[in-house]
Amino acid sequence: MAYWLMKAEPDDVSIDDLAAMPGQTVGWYGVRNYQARNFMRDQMRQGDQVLYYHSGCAVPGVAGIAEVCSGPYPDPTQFDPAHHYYDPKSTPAQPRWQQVDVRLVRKTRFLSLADMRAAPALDGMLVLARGNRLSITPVEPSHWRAVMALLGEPA
DNA sequence: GCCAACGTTGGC
DNA sequence: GCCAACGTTGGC
Repeated sequence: MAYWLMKAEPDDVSIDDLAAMPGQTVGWYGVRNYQARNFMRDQMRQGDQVLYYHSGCAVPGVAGIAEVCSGPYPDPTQFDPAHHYYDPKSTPAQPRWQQVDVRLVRKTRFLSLADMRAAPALDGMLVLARGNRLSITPVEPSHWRAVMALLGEPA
């Protein structure tokens, strides 16, 4: 069982939006970066634990805990010409972009990016690295435990 | 809205 | 295969 951090824009799917969805589950559509896609396609397993991170907003940070609840399958938005995430180079026969389903485990207290940067236990965490733009990053078990401690969640 | 950082594209 | 130009991300 592995740990991940996944960035969502709260204007799109916030932690509260996720909580309101059927089954509290969302398909992780819209990834258009090969490295992030490869994590979902090749490395994620059902049951992997996820830090649900709000980005592209006034106060970015971890908003909850989720888990991977499907294997990889084609992102449907890549085939829809009307969709923002349409990719004309992708076909249903040879889909380029994959997604997994992610289910809410629980909403937590909010741990801001600033608080994460201020926590020595999180030194070296990939999401904090300079210039990091990856929307999905693996999380070291020690960093996961440190985040749980900062959130006041049982490890 | 700005801009640093990074990924992708495409000419050569 | 190099690398300049361009587009995107994402914090501030």
